[in-house]
Amino acid sequence: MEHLRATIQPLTLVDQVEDKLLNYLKESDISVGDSIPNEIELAATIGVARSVLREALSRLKMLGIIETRPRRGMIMTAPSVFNGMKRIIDPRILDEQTVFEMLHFRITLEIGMCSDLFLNLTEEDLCELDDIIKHSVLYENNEYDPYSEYNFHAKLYEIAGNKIVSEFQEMVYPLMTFVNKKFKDLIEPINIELEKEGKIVTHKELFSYLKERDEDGFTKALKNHFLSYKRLMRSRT
Amino acid sequence: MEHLRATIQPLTLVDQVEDKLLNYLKESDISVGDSIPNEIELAATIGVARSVLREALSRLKMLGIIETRPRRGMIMTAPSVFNGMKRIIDPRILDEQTVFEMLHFRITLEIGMCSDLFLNLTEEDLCELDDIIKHSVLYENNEYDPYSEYNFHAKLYEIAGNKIVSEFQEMVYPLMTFVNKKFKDLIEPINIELEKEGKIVTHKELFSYLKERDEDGFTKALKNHFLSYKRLMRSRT
DNA sequence: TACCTTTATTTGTCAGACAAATAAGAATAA
DNA sequence: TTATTCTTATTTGTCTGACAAATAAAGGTA
Repeated sequence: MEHLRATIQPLTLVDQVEDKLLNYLKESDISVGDSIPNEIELAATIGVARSVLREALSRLKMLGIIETRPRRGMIMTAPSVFNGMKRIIDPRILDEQTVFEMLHFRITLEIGMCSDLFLNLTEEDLCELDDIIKHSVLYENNEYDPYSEYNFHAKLYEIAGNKIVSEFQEMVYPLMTFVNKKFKDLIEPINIELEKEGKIVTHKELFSYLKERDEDGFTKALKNHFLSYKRLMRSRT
Repeated sequence: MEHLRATIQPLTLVDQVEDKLLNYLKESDISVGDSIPNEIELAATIGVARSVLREALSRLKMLGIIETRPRRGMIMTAPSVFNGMKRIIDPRILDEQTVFEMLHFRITLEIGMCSDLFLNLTEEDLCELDDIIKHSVLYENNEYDPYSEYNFHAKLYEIAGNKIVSEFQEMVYPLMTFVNKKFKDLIEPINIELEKEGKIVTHKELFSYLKERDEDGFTKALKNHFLSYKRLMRSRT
């Protein structure tokens, strides 16, 4: 019962005002760049104290829906979709299951990206990837040095060409690093197992599929490349 | 020049306090369920007025990192990753390019999801999908009635089994509906074109691949199923 | 020991005040 | 008239103080 009570968060005035402002921005003709009535006017119109209004406005500012130019008023702006999410993607805030689901999310995305990859791939892209691989160091435990590990995948996202997807990967990446460290002892035996099965896929191999424009081969190899994470996740649920 | 000035948002006290609070929550030992010092104490510690502190706290409440039980204090909570994003995923707020990139994002995800789909697929799932298709209506322009269109894809996500991914699809779905309506006149000729090329893929066909457990066939068919959106997007950039 | 009363605590809300910097308008000089 | 300087009004950012309301804790009573 106590647990139920906790989930029923009473709607404060600030919550209501936030909702009203959002609806106002969505339903009125105000578009990006247009100015918004000043705080005193808004507070009077809605019928709340300025402090309450400001708490609601503060939320919208964080999301990037509005911007204030001090002493000149507020305007509506085009938000980046991840403004809110950025602040909470952190293993110290999210619970373990959520972290794993975010990893899974990212892997799913990267696999789904393959067709776009081959659609856009240029010779210059291949050169850049080759460079990244040449400068990389592959440790004994089949892990790359952090920089090239990141750069290689980031480049794949860049080629696929969706900025928001790239931004997502950038945001989620630290979770992978975290999991790598925290579950090192679980990942290593999995990698040994995979090695025996011949399912360890290096960046070099992925690159050769790209070079030969073998989409199916690449996709399958990429799936194997993520196998250690998938097995780890399976073992933790 | 003026344009540059606008992008340099000065860091207000509220922004700084928000940052400090986030770091505090991340770096201290406080975990989900634990209580947080009260407002007066926090304000005094940080050295700002309670109003400023409350604006920062208000943001964290919106993200779901903290919760307040009126007159009993604040506790740290486990946020849903989309609390912030939910509020801005709306075609009336996002610009056209962002809307298209979000659609592309979703399609990428659904394609990447195929292997999980076949990993988890049960006979009961097949029955449910069959039911959805049987109750659906396919119009002349190769579109389904909105309910079964949604239910079919939502069920695929459910089978794939990642809750966050499902939540994402649910959130982004309205953007598809919006694009369908707004670009009706552009989509129809594309569909006619696709019909001639024999690349129109119905839910029924997708279902038959599922039933036969043909992952490659299904994946290719799903890619074709989204071709009209991909061509539309290509024509708008 | 069980029940009732009182008190302290803490968030939610309101009101008012002032600084600072800009933009607009007014005044002045060329 | 034109260009420059000065003045004023506007608006956000920040601070202070106040009170209601409801809970939890403490104290008192049967």
